[in-house]
Formats: sequence, structure tokens, C-alpha cells
Amino acid sequence: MTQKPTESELDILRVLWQKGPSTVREVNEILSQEKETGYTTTLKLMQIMAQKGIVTRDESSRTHVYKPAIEQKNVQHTLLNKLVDAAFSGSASQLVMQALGQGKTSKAELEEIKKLIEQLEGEQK
Amino acid sequence: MTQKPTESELDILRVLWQKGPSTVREVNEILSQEKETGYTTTLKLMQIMAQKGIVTRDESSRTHVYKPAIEQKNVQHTLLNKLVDAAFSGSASQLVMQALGQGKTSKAELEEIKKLIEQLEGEQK
DNA sequence: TTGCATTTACGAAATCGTTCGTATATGTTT
DNA sequence: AAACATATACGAACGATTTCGTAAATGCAA
Repeated sequence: MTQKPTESELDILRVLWQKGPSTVREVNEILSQEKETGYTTTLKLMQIMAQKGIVTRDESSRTHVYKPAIEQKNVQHTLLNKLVDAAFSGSASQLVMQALGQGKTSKAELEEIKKLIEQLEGEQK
Repeated sequence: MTQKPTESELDILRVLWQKGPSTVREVNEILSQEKETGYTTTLKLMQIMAQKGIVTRDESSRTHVYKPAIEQKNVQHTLLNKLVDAAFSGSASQLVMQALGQGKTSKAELEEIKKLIEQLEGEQK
């Protein structure tokens, strides 16, 4: 049911998820550190997102305050499944092995993942 | 260096990776089982892909035979990193935990992943 | 050979996402 | 109040992707 945000929309959502409710200016300030992007461009995108229902906004003051209307977990879930199907022919474990294989995961994180696996193995009858 | 294929291009690549060298008709037959898609649409896409260098084709017979020119692993790698950055703020382990948490991974696969983790832990000093 | 089916080639249209110029409204400062 | 800064609204333009109609080439069958 969660629709897939576009790439630019995801950029904006990422900021909102991390910073919490924000104005267009605040979002644009963060984004323009990463990439060249005009204020009205960000504004327009956020307006479209509001229209789509991806974000909601408080219009009570002149400078509107936007906040995400979809949860990060849901979007992650949606995009992850999409990628698994699109590039890994549906095999989540293949994706996991690829992700781990890049050596960017710390020992502590590996431990944490191992714990999760053991827990999952326990649950399965 | 591996450019990112579009969604439709990825659909086609998936078929080629799985079935090996194929004609437009063969690819379209598979794809049209999943989604409504006309023959000439698939043809056009594959022609564009050939032009981009994403696939190569053997034109020696009348019905051209296409095969992938980029490796599945490379594309997986590219798209995975993109997703990690875009939706998981760069944390691969977060992505892995999400992927495993969906309960679609069999016990055997979990075992395999655990082995990989232990191997990785051994490598790290 | 004539006609039919299949294939490729080409180009135009439709859609989607993104960018930005400009107008208008609102609030602030002098 | 006038000038200025800041914000939203709107629409147009652009580029990329996708879809498809139509023509031309090729091979096969009657």
C-alpha cells in the first residue's frame, strides 16, 4: 500500500525522518550541502509530496512545517522487497550475503546480526 | 563504472541472466506473464540497451539473439549501495536486519549467512 | 510468384520526474 | 507607509523513460 517515493522525494524524507518536522528552508539547507538544488525546487517537491500524502504540513504559520506521513520502516520494507525481486530474483539471502560481503560492516554489527539469526532460528519450528 | 539500468531494463536483464541468450520474442513472452507489455515495446527497449552497451546482440540470423553485457553481481552491487545510502542512511547492517526480519529466509539460508559472518569475523583483526 | 507471418527499424507521442522563472502574499524594518 | 526580505503558488519547460503505430525487410507456405 505504501507507494514508492521517487529519488528526490526520498532525499527529502530522509531529512524529515532524521530532523523531524521541518520547513522547506531547513530541508533545502541540508540537501544543498549534498547537491546543488534550488529553493523553489525543494519547495515544489515538498508541495507535490503533500499532495500525494507522503508528507503532511502545518499551515498555521506563514512558514509551513512539514513532517513525514509514512514511516521509514515501511519505505525501507517496500524498497527492499522491490530490490530483492528486481535484482536478486527474489532471494533475500543473496542480497544479505552481497551486503555483508562488502566488508563495510563492523564486528559489533556482525555480532548483532548473528544474534538476530540465532533468534530467528529458534523461532522456526 | 557500471551504469544503473532503468526499471524496465532491469526486467529484461533479469530474464537474460536467468535464461541466457534470448530473442526479443522469448524475453517478451516471459515478461508478459508478469505484466502487460507489447512486443514492440520490449523490442525497442532491447534496441536501446544494445545501443547503450548494456546488452550485445548476434545479428547473424534474422532473429537477433541478445545477451547481457554487464554482470548481475555488478548491478546488484551498484543498486544495493544506492539503496543503503538512499533509504538506510548508509547502514548496511540495518538493511540486513530488515531483510532477515521478514521471515522469508529458510533455516538453511540462515545457516549459510551465519557461516559467512563467522568467516568475516575471522578475517578482521 | 503471391500472400501471410514474423521480425526489425524508426519515429512520434505520452508519461513522469525534476527544475526553475515569475507572480503574489505576508511579514519586518526603517 | 515604503522598501525590503522571505514564503508560497503556479505553470512552463526540459530530459528521461516508456509505449506503440507503422513501415520495411525477410522468410515461409500455398
